[in-house]
Amino acid sequence: MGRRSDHTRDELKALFILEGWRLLAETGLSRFSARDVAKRVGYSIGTLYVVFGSLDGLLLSINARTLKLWSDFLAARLAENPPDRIAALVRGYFDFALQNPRTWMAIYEHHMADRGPAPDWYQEVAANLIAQVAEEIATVLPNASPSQLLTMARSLIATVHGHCAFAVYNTFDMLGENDPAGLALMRVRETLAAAKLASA
Amino acid sequence: MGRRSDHTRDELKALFILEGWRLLAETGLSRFSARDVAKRVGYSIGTLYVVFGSLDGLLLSINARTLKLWSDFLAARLAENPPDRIAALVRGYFDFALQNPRTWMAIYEHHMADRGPAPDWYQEVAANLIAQVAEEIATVLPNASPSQLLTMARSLIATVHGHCAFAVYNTFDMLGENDPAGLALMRVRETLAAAKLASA
DNA sequence: GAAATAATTGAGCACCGTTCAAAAAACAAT
DNA sequence: ATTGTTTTTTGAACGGTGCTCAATTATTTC
Repeated sequence: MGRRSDHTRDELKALFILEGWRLLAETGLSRFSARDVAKRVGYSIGTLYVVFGSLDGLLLSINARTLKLWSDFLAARLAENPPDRIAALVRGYFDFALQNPRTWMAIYEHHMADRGPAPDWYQEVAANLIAQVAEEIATVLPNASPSQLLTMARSLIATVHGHCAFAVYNTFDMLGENDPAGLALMRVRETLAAAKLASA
Repeated sequence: MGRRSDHTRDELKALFILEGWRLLAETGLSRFSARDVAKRVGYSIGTLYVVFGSLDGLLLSINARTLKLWSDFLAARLAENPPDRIAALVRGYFDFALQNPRTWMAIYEHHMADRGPAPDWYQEVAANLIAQVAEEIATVLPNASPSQLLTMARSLIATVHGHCAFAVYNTFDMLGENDPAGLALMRVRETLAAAKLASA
């Protein structure tokens, strides 16, 4: 039943996102349902649709929360001043994905269908991640141009992502592999070493 | 209405798979529906469920068809006797995915939910792909052990897959990148070169 | 207070995957 | 041919989904 003055619009939105995130973490995208989220928050399905417009809108906000958590997770790892910052990033990428498999997978499985490209703030988060990685690479390759750094960051993220996706989905028995994150890290080191050699 | 003697069970199964594959290619997994497949084939939804048991079963068979097409695609590329077989494999991986984005994506997006691991024949197809790649790597690294070759094959496939997934999903504006497949190929070459050096 | 405005609701719509008693078709025996 | 048996095919029915929007409820305004 209505609890009109209990929550502002923003509080209500945050409530839906938080509880939606939890449900997604429990059930995965295929069993996720807007009605369940509304029931858990204690508002009606109609209110949810007033706030988010569509299931896509809700899922987009939930994925944004996952990206934020992921970003914070990586920042926390770097804040520990690890001796090897590149290794910390790669391990962080894997650890977050393996600790939050369902919400992590939802980022990649939820397409905005026709609705064209992702919204600006979404693209911005992605650009930030690339820029941060490029920064770390810059300390290893001080002679690389900004555009070279961006391309390399994208390629290294893709490399790590491929290994991580296989590990999370357990494709090719990747988890049977002693250490998929270690494998990805080896690939990253090879690339950086090759770039270092080429620039010398 | 029934067309009982028009098709054997196997013909019927093949019909459902073919038409299902086409629908999947047109609509993508999120808009895919068993009723639509049945309607297109001209049999009832009930018959589809007798043949496949569930939507999961149908999708599994459709994904198997995609894997077969992909495998044939790669074999055809290699059959052209390209000067660089590794490059042919990487380009083939990308070209098939970009030419069949929806059916390719469905392979990775369709989880068997709880139903445990993928069926044996599915694992077998995966193992075959890894083995074939390992064979190609073996010609470049004649001194590597079989287990080293398998691990390297898995890692290189993961590397290529990561770049390809970003290209197909257009994550990080990967398609804005001049040549994502070329980028993946560079990473593969670096790894092979590093392995060659280490074994020398 | 009453009137106007804003927020919230949930039955209703068209669809989904899935089931299963009944109907239709094919076959077997006489 | 006719009957009985078996196999194949059907599609209405069930509980669920995303989504809408007239109607209800709560708040604010005067």
